[in-house]
Amino acid sequence: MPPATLPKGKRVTLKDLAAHLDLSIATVSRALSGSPQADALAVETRQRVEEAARQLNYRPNALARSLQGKRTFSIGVLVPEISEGYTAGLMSGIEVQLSERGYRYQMVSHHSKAALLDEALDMMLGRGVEGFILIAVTLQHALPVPAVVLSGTAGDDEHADRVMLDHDRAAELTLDHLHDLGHRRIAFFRGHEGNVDAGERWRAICEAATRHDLAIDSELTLTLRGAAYGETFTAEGGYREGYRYGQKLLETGRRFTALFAFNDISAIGAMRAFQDAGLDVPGDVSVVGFDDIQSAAYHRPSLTTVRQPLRRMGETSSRLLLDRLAATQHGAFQQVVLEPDLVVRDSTGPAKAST
Amino acid sequence: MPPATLPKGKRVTLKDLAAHLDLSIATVSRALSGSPQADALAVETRQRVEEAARQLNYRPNALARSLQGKRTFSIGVLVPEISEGYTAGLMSGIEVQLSERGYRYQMVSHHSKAALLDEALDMMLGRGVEGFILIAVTLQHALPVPAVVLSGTAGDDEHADRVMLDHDRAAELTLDHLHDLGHRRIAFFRGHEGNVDAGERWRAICEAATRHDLAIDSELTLTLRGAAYGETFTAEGGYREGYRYGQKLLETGRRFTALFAFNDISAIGAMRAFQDAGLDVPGDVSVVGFDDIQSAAYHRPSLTTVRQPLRRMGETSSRLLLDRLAATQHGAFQQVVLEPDLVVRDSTGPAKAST
DNA sequence: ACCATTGATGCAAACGTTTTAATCAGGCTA
DNA sequence: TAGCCTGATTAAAACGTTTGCATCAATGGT
Repeated sequence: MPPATLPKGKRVTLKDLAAHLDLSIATVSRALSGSPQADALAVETRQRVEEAARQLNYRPNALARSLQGKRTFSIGVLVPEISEGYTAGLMSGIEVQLSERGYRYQMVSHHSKAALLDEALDMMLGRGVEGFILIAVTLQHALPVPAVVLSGTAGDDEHADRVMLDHDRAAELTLDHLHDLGHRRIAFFRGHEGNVDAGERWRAICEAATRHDLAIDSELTLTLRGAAYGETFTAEGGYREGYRYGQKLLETGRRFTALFAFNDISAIGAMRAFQDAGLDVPGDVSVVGFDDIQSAAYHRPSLTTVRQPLRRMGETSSRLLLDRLAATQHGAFQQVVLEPDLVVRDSTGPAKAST
Repeated sequence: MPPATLPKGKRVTLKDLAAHLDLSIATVSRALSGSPQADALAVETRQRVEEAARQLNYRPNALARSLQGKRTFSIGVLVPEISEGYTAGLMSGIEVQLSERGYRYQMVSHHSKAALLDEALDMMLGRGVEGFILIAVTLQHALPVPAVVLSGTAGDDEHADRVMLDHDRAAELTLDHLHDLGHRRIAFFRGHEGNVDAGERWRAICEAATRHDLAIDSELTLTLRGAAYGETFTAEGGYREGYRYGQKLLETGRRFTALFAFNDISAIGAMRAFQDAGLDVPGDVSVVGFDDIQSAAYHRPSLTTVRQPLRRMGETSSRLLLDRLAATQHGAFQQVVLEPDLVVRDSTGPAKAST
């Protein structure tokens, strides 16, 4: 048996085309690449070339093209992981913007590990990405190409544009709402340390609590373990974790009338734990989530939550990046802060009278 | 020897390295690329090169490398869209497998449009992908590189490996369950025509219904409109659509004791509609979903559903593709059929006695 | 001493483009 | 007739790699 040389779907190249037309490679390239010099060509020649290209089904080799010029129209996206709510929302916004403007992206998960992040950055630079969108990372050093950090930090001296949520407002809205309803003893779920958002959020919550004269009971403050924003597909899903931590809260035996969770998923898990323990939500305990994932409105009770404009955050990041790529001059780095909304539904109600 | 200070922004290339070491480009390349010819090199030289590469922070240009050799270690993934449950589950499995074996992927949404699909394929081929994973597509013609079709069809004469769910078993399990509970009048949500899975699933349901001697009432069979598997981020989310179609079922005035939805999302929406109309689930109506998304267990009542092993489907597709890439010989195309499970929870119960 | 052998490295072509600068054929000017 | 544009095309270098083959020095066998 002869070595199974594959059907050799050999692509048509400029050289083939040139030979076929009895023209030089240069001319063919000019006719097709839409370069400024295309005007110099005879109209007839150009049409001949275009016709032949269509006929022979010529497709330019992007690798070669990028190697020679500098454009790759490719950008790198680093996500913490591929999960249900959070990542999907952002990605959706990112994808729309990018593809609208002719860019493609490569995506890789960094799982909140600095080593993975660095490796991925290196690898993508090697593949010629023109810029980065970095989600939930801490960017240590400046990069050789423009970058936008989304829900993360970019080092003291700011190496990149940033898009972030107004965590102060989120905390203010929520604690205001709960305080108005008479809640004074509130339990919290914190995101785990690896999560960049988590720190900022907690700071904002503490400050807002002080303003409202609310004491934070450290025994009622639980820090989630798993990748905070989902890690949806591991054995211990985010819902499950919320459930267990909901139980833990009850086990402390301490009194609390409300829970402000780190995200909707853990909120929903905890809510279920409370219900399974015979408590009524919001009669006995009010629950507030974070994100406003699609299903939030369809649970029972429907979930009161802080809505992050995920899709818009994705779009904004892309726009920022592409604008910077377009303008060859580098202006000062920007910070775009997007506002959250508090979506009040049925999982919050008046605080239960003291027992 | 003067300390080689390199120009900023510019990446270190083999040439730079060679100049710095006073060696030829070829030698440096051999020392670093792990080529078979590396053995011929003097051990000392090789170490010198490696040391310098580390020092100067050399990173190979993947574009150039790919242009010369044929390997790009890049594969193209086409998804219907970026959505919560379905796509995220598959992608998660795909990503793990691919990155474990050193491959990267580019992703683009085809939105169930043939034109978008073709364009994306072309573009990715131009970028040198070595293979494709095509999700929920109908593959018309053979491709010049290996492909795996996941939950789709690959033309009559089979142009690709396929991974699919055993829809017959899914239908059988579900109708068996409902039939056992005494349900005889069952409503259905069908996926929209653009969805490749939908057709197959419906065929299987019809056959299983016949086997169980169940009549399908066309008035109680509603076809979803939106991108069937989510289109989560459009104004009319999947939940909302399920809700509206749940209402529609009630508006027909026809009697039914169970609903078999097209996916969990629409099932949850419909369930809520029934509840809002004062019906009890499962007391008055039983509801069965499809997919087993993470939140399914956390709704009230928790959702009985057909579990698709999404992650495993993703993994299997990747494995199939990479195996085919590794073995240069082309064996016959394979079809891998994965088995669903019926996860019985609290949204199904005995059929209500006839009114 | 001589040639063959080995071991280590360099030359140069190739991958498919883009682009700068050069060539070439006419027609026009003087 | 020579010199010059002008308009259309092409030759060739470059982008950063990999790799078949050539080269070269040192070694070893006879």
